[in-house]
Amino acid sequence: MPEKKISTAVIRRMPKYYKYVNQLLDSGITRISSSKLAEMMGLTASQVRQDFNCFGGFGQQGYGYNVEFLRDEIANILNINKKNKAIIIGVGNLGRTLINNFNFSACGVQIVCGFDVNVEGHGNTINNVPIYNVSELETVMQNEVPDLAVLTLPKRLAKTMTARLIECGIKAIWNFTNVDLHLDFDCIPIEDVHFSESLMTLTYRLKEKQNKK
Amino acid sequence: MPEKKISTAVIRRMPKYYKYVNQLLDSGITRISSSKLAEMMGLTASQVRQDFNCFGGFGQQGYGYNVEFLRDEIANILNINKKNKAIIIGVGNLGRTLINNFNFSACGVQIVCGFDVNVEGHGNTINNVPIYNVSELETVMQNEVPDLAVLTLPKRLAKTMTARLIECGIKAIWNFTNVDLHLDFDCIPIEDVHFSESLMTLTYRLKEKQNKK
DNA sequence: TTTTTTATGTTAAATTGATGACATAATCGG
DNA sequence: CCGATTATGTCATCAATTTAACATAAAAAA
Repeated sequence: MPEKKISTAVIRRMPKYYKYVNQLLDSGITRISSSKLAEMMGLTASQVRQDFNCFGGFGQQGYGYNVEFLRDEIANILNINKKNKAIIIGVGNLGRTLINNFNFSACGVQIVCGFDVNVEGHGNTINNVPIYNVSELETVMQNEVPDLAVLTLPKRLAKTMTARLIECGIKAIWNFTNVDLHLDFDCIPIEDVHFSESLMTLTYRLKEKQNKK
Repeated sequence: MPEKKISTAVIRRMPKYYKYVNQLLDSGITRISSSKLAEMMGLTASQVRQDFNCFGGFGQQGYGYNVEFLRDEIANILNINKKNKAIIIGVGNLGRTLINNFNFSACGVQIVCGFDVNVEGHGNTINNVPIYNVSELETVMQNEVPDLAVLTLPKRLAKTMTARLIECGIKAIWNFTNVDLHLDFDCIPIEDVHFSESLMTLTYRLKEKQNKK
């Protein structure tokens, strides 16, 4: 069968569903209707059903959705049931913060090691994650074979590092630099976290709000 | 005249335009056509013109757009020419990282102070930003009158803190907690930075890529 | 067992967003 | 100064996304 392409709009909602379905599970709720879930999440029931049906639909008429089944299905769709291996490039402030605080495993990701320019010798670790000098990138990647890279290095290094990573066979990039890498590298999926763009949309809405008052 | 509502899709592109127009300025280019700009950014010329025309259009037939004028116009639209006062709630790892490394002023934002639960006495600063105990929130806000708050605290505290901030007259929130605050608080603009949702869309695309191979 | 209610999956309509087409105006070269 | 070219602003079309409608099936109630 010709797999129909799932729109990014739908994909972007899946992690939200996952979050709310987990909340339901935690509070002991075992079944849920599209309308109840929609109300919780501020969506329409129609959209919830439409979204789930993109993946075949996992509900039953007259009953609704089994919460546990739903959770497992969404986890599978999002590919967060397995341990995707990741490396982190640049362990300055942001990189370190992610290693220490971000719950990678909840996203099906395991940080196997980090790289930085200012690392001497061996034995360096942050939160049990070994940190290597970036000169060892190629060697380490041959042994570890990571799936994705977290880019938390200075923006001026972003493009050359991306080229290098792709050369080494990286399959996806989580990009925290303010550089639009997808323009130069469209061969692998790249997901951006652009703080300044996010903040600027907020300052825009702030002004709008103030004008209306 | 009845101001036509600008779609969020357009707004989300404005910071991107701003970035590229600044790059042009830095390389000494004084005029640009929609087609050149579109090519740089991976958009269509039509969309570029359509977007700018939402705000009245600042080009000239046969000439294109004056880069400096464009920059100033976009900066005005985004409201990043002034110094919007901000406070930061929670100076753990992420909050500290933002204070130390993020270029707030490039987004027209000035961090006036931070708050945390584990702060004793006076005189605490991070990168010249004074840090107060969260018990002093109401007092300090009366003097400083900040426009927006950066939420970098544990998620369990997010809702009550948001209520408190709105009570004190905050006008916008940049939300780094994995809580959908807009569902409970729709009276002010709230912009989310949801790391896990971002990463999960990437693991999804990673799987898609691998299946296709 | 039968009826009523609930609630999905799916198709159709409406809305929103992006692209293409083009008339028109300003620039540039001769 | 004038024709050719460039390139905008705008309107019309096309595509994508969201919402609404409804037939149908399972569950719950009687």
